[in-house]
Amino acid sequence: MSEYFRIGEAAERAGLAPSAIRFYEETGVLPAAQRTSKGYRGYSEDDVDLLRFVARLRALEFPLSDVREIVALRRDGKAPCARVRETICSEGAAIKERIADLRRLEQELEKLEEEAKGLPDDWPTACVCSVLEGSVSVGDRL
Amino acid sequence: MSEYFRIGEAAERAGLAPSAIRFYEETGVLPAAQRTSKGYRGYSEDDVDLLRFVARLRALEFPLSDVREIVALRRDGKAPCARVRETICSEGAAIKERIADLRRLEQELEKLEEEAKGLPDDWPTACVCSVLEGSVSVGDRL
DNA sequence: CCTTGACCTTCGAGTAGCTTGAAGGTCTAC
DNA sequence: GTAGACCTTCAAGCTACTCGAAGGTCAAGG
Repeated sequence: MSEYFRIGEAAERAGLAPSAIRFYEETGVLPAAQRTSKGYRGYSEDDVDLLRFVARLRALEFPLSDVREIVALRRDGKAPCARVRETICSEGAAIKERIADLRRLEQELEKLEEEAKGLPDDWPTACVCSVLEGSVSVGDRL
Repeated sequence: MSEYFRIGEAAERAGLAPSAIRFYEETGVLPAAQRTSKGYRGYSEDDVDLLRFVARLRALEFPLSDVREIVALRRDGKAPCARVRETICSEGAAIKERIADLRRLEQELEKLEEEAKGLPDDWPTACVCSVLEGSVSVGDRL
């Protein structure tokens, strides 16, 4: 009935590295996994669901401190939505800024590549680096 | 004539933290700064330009190993354009991927925020977390 | 029965790119 | 002369893991 997966397969199903799962357990993000008589960790389907949940939060770049809290809520049967929403809202601006920075970065890089194409390798002064030396502010804080 | 800035002001002008500048010096990214008789680091306008150059490379997410090399070229009077271009080209795909990831992340977050707006705080089952629990793959590897 | 190889275990150390803290020196203003 | 803002060095801490060593377990093949 209840199939148990060892860490390798659970990790693959959840899209995490086994070492990451061990690390999460060690640092209290995840509760201690079940163990077989020989000490192997075992993960049920539900456990794998939790791993996937964590993987998604991490993919959304939630810091582990937040993931820890949210997982604790979920484990207590509380829907962690309010907490999740809070994080999303408080981090929302930062994420938007980060994306804006990266878009500027992308444009800078395209500009650099374009300039690079048009110039010989040994052009003495005016070269791609002029873009880097310039006074343009690409993003003072990334 | 030649004004010298202490690390705090140089840092502010370049958009770096003083601790970062010390770290760059310590790890050979930057040459050792001038010192006053009392041991304070001093930065000329030119030095601050170099700091800004480094800040820009870091803002472009060049790893410190590359920055170290590029700064060395620049210090030897060689225009580091070829090296910079090389890095940009070799890192280009990765950067594009990263931006694509972040755009997906942004969309996911917007979706979450939208869903969050439409739901009461204590809605029992269907809530923002449903998005996280779902089988949608937001980006199995970010 | 024994070996091979793939998996698992723990533990400690290493990674990048800094930041923070302790303990102390210096400088400027009031 | 003393308060507070700056500077110095050195060591340790941070995030989020990964890697390697040393060893245990397990299924398959000869």
